[in-house]
Amino acid sequence: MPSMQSPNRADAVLELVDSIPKGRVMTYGDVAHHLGIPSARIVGQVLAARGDSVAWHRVVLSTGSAAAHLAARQLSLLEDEGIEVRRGRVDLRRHRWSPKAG
DNA sequence: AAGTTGACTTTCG
DNA sequence: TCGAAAGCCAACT
Repeated sequence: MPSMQSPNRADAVLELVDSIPKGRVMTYGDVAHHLGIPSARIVGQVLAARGDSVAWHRVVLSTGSAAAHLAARQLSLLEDEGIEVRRGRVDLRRHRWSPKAG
C-alpha cells in the first residue's frame, strides 16, 4: 500500500495531540505541519469537534496564548502541569515540543 | 452552488 | 509589544 496515512485527519490530529508530553505544548500550526495538514484552522476544527477526548489544552496559538473563549480554562490546566504562564501566554521557546525531537 | 463560520497565522502600522 | 486586517481551508447553511 502507498503509505499508511491516517484514515482521516481527525484521528491523526487526536493521536498526535494526545502524544504531547505533560508540561509541553505544540501550536495548531505545528500539529498541522507535522501531519501534512494545509492549515492550522483544520486542527482547530478537529479539536473543537472531538478535542474533549484528548489533551487538547496542550495545543496553543502561535503566540503562546489560548483562543479567547478557552483562555481561562486552558491556561489554568497548563499551570496545573507546571507550565509557567505569563501575561496570558506560555513561553514557547521553553515549552514547545516536537514529536521528532522528542 | 455561494456565502458564512471558526479552538489559526502572518503581516503591517 | 499590541491590535487590526488580510489570508487561509474545510465544514456547514
